[in-house]
Amino acid sequence: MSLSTRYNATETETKWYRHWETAGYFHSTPDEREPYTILIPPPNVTGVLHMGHMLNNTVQDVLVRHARMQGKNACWVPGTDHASIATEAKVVQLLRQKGVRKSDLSREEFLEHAWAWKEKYGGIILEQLKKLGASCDWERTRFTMEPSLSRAVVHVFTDLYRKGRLYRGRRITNWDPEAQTVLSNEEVVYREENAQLFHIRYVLQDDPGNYITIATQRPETIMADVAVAVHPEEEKYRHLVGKQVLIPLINRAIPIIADAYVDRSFGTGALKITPAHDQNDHAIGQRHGLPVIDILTADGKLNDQAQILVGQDRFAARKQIRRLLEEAGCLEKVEDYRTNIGRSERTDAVVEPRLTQQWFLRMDEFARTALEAVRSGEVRFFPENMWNMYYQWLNEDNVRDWCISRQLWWGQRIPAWYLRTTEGRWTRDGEEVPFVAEHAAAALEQARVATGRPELTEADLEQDEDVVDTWFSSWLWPISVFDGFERQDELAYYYPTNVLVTGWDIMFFWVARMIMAGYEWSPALLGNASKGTMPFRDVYFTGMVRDNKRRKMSKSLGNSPDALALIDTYGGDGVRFGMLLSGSAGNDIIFDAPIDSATNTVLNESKLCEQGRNFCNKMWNALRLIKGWQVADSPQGTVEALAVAWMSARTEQAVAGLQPLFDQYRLSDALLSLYQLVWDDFCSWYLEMIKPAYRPDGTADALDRQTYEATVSLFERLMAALHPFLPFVTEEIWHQLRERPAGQDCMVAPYPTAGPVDLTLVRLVEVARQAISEVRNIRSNKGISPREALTLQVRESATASQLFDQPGLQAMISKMANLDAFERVQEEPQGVLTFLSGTDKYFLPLATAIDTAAETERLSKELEYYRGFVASVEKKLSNERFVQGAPAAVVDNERKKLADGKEKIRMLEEALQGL
RNA sequence: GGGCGCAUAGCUCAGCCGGUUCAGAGCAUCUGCCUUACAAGCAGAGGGUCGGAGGUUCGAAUCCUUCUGCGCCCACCA
Repeated sequence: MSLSTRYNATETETKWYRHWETAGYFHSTPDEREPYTILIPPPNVTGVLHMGHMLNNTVQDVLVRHARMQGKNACWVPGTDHASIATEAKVVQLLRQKGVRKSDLSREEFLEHAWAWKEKYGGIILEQLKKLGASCDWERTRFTMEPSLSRAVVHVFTDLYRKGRLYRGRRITNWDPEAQTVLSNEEVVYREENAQLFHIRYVLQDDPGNYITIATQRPETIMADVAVAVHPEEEKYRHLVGKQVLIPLINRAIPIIADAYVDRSFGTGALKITPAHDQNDHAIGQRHGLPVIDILTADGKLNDQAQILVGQDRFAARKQIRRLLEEAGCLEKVEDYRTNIGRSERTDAVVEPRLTQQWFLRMDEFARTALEAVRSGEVRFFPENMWNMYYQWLNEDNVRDWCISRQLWWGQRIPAWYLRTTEGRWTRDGEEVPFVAEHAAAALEQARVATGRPELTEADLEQDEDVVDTWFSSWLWPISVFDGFERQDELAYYYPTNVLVTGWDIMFFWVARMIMAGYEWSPALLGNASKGTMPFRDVYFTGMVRDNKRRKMSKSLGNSPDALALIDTYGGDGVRFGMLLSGSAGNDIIFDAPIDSATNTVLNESKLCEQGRNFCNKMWNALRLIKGWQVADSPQGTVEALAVAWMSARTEQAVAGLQPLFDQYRLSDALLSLYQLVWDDFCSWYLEMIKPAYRPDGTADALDRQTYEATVSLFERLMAALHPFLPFVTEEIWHQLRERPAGQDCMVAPYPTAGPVDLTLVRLVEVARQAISEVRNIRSNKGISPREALTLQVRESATASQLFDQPGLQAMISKMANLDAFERVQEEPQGVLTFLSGTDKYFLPLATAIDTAAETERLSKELEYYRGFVASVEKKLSNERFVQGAPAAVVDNERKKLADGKEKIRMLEEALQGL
C-alpha cells in the first residue's frame, strides 16, 4: 500500500488545478447549450486575497462547478478593477518613498508609473484565486481600464450627456484633501470621534460691550463666516436679528440672521454660517443671498482669504486659533463632545465639505428603474430582506444625484472638451460650455457649430482634467466584459448573467448601479427588450467576514488572517469547507482565526477549516481502506447485499435533497448534508458493514467483487456530488478509485440526479442502527470491551419480525454490535439487561450478574418518562377541539404515539417484574 | 432623527408561511478506546422552560403586542 495515511492537499491541489486548466475545462464559448454565467466582482487590481474574497469566490466556484456538471455552458468571467482612488493613492505613496512628488510629474509621466506598477503587481490576486480552485475562464480575464472597457465608459458618458442626464454643477461636495479629489457620498465613512465644541464670542459692531456666543467645532473656519444665524422664534436673540457682529481676530462685520434651520437647543442656539465649508450653511447662505468665502486650499491649508494663519494646515490652525481667541478674550469655553466625523473611505483623511465644480448624474429615473427591477422580482435578492436596505437607499426621498467626476489621473478621462480663449474657457450665459463627444474631433465639430467659428482646431480645445468615478466603469461590467457596446454576439448568449455573488457592503456602490446600467443599455444593444433587461437574475449577498470580536476584518486592524497561509495549512478544499459551512447568505461570518499581528501568521487553528481538512483526510482514508481490500470472485453475502441496497437508498435520498438547496443558495446546508452522508452513513456504517473480517493470524477475508464494484460506484457518486464544494480531493479520489481514460474527470462528470428511493429499507436500517447503538451504549456504561462478543435476544413481535425477516439484517446487527448470537425469543428471560428500541424489546444476558438496583432505577426512570408522555398525549386527544380542529393526519399520529407509548409502558413494567 | 435585522446548548449557527426531521448541527466539554482506513481517528455521554412579559390558538421556538439587550443601513445638528 503506497498511499500515505495523511492526505496531502498541497501536492494534490497543484496537480489537479494544472490538469483542469490544461484540459481547457474553464473556458467557455457560446454554443447550443444553456449558458450559466457568473461575473466575478472584480477585485482591485493591486489587491491581495483576503477573507471576503475567499468567501465570495468559493461560493461562485461552487455554483459554477455545479452548473458545469449539470451540463450547462458554465462561464465564470474573472477580472480586476482599476480602483481609481485606491491605486492612485498607492502609486503616489510609492513615488513619495522614492522622493518623487506627484505634483512634479506630468499627467503622462504619472500614468507611466502607474501602468508600470499595475503590470508588476496587478493580478496577483487572480493567481491567488487559483489556489482556492476557482474555475474561472482565465482566457476571458478583463480589466476595467483596458481599451475596450474604457471606450464603453466614454460611450456611456456621451450617451447620458446627450440624453440630458448628466450635468455640471458647483456644489458643496465631499473633498478628500489627502487625495485631493472629490468623493461621492458613498465614499465617506462616518464614525463617532472625540471632538471639542468651542464657544466663541462675536461682539456687536455698534455696541462693543455686548456679544453673541456661537458654538463651533471648527474655530479655524470663522474667517470664512458670512453671518450668524439664530432661530426666528428665539426670544433671547430676537432683538439682535439684523445687527452686525464682528468676527473675532479679523474684525470683519457680518449680519445676524434668522433661520428656522437653527436648533435652539444645541450649543448656544446661535450658529455661525460658513457657506464654503459646510453643506447646510451653504443652503442657508443661498436662502439669504449671502456671499461665499473659501479660506481653504485643495490640500486643506488656510489660504489668503483667511487673512491670518495663512499656509497653516487646518488642524494646526485649529490649535493656534484657540490660543489667539483666548488671548483676545473671545473664547468663552471649550467642551468635549462626541460627534460623527466623516473620513475618506480610501485615505482615511477627514473629509472637507468644499465648493467645487463637478459632473453629476441624475438618479431619479435610474433609481425608479432599479427599484422596480427588484420589486417586481426580475432581480431576486438572497436573502430577500436585503430589499429593505436597497429600498431605503433608492427611494425618492433618499436618492441623491451621483457625483461621477474625480480629480485624479488614474482612470477614464472625462470626454468633455472646452474651448480655450484668452479670458479662459469659452462661456455662454456665464457658464463654461463643455463639448462632450467620444473623440476630440467630434467635440471640435460641436465647438465650431456652437461658436460659428469654422477655423477652430483641436489645439483650441482642452480636455476636462478629471476622470470618472471607478464605479462609473464597474457599473457597466455585465455588458463590457463581453464588449457588449461594440459587438453583441457574446452578450446575446451570456446576458443576462445568472447570479451575482457579492457582499452587501457594495449594494449601493455597485449592485444597484449595475441594475440601472443593465436596464438602460442592454435592451437597445440586444435589440430585443425581452432579453435585454436585468444584468443578473439573482443576487447572493454574502455576509461580512468578521473576527471573533465581531470586527470587520481589515488590514488596518491587522485582524485578517493571511488567506494564503490558511490555504497552506488546511488546503484549498479545507478553506472552502470552512468558508461555506460558516454562514448562510447575508449573515455575517465570525471567522475565528486568531493571528499573530506581528508576523501575520495563523497561530491557533481555525476550527472550521480544520474540520474541512479533517473531512478530506477522512475520505482519503476511506479510499485507502477500500483499496486495501482483497477482492475475490465469490458470491455476495446477505449483509453486503443489504448494505449496498441501503447505502444506495441513503445516497438517493440525500441527492434528492440537494437541488432545492442549490435553488435557494443554501450551500452550507447542501454541504452539511453531504458531509453527514459521507462521514456517518458511508464511513461509519456502510464501510463497517461490508468490511471483511480480519483473522487473528493477520490474514483477511476477501470482499466479493460485486460489493467491491458497488462500493466504488457509490464512492464515485459521492465524490461527484461533493465536487463543487471540494474540487481537489474529490478529483483525486475519483481517479484513485478507477483507471480512467483521458477526459473522464470528476470535474466534468454529470452531477448526480436522484433515482427512486427505497424508504422502507432506510427506515428498517435506522431501527437496526438504534438497537446497535443501545448495545454499544450498554457496553460503554458497563465497561464491557467492544471486543467481547455478546448475545442479544429480541422478543418476537409483529414489528420485530418485520425487521428481522429482512435478509442480512440479523447478521448485520451481529457484526456491527459484535454479537456471537442473535436470538428471537418468545418468553421474557429473567435476570438480564433489558432495553427498548422502537417498539421492540431486547435482552442482553451478561456473564456477570446484573446490578438489580441500578437496573430498577434505570427502567423506572424510563417508565416515568413514558407515563408522563402518555398522559400528555391523552390529554391532547381528550380535548374535543383538538380532535375536531386538527388535521386528521396529526390526530392519527397522536393516536399512534399513544399506542406506542402504552406498549412501551407495558414492556417496561414487565421488565421491572422480571428483575 | 428615519429604517432594517438579530436574541435558540459554553461558542458559532440552523429550524421560524403554527402540530414526531421539533428542540437540532458543528465546535468545545466529559467517559472509555493507540480496535491494522483514519488520534486530522473510534464508541458513548452530559448540556437549552428557544432574551423577559403579555396575547392569538385545541396547540407557539415558529404568528401578534410590548419591554430589554445587541448589530447594521441611511441622514447628519453647528
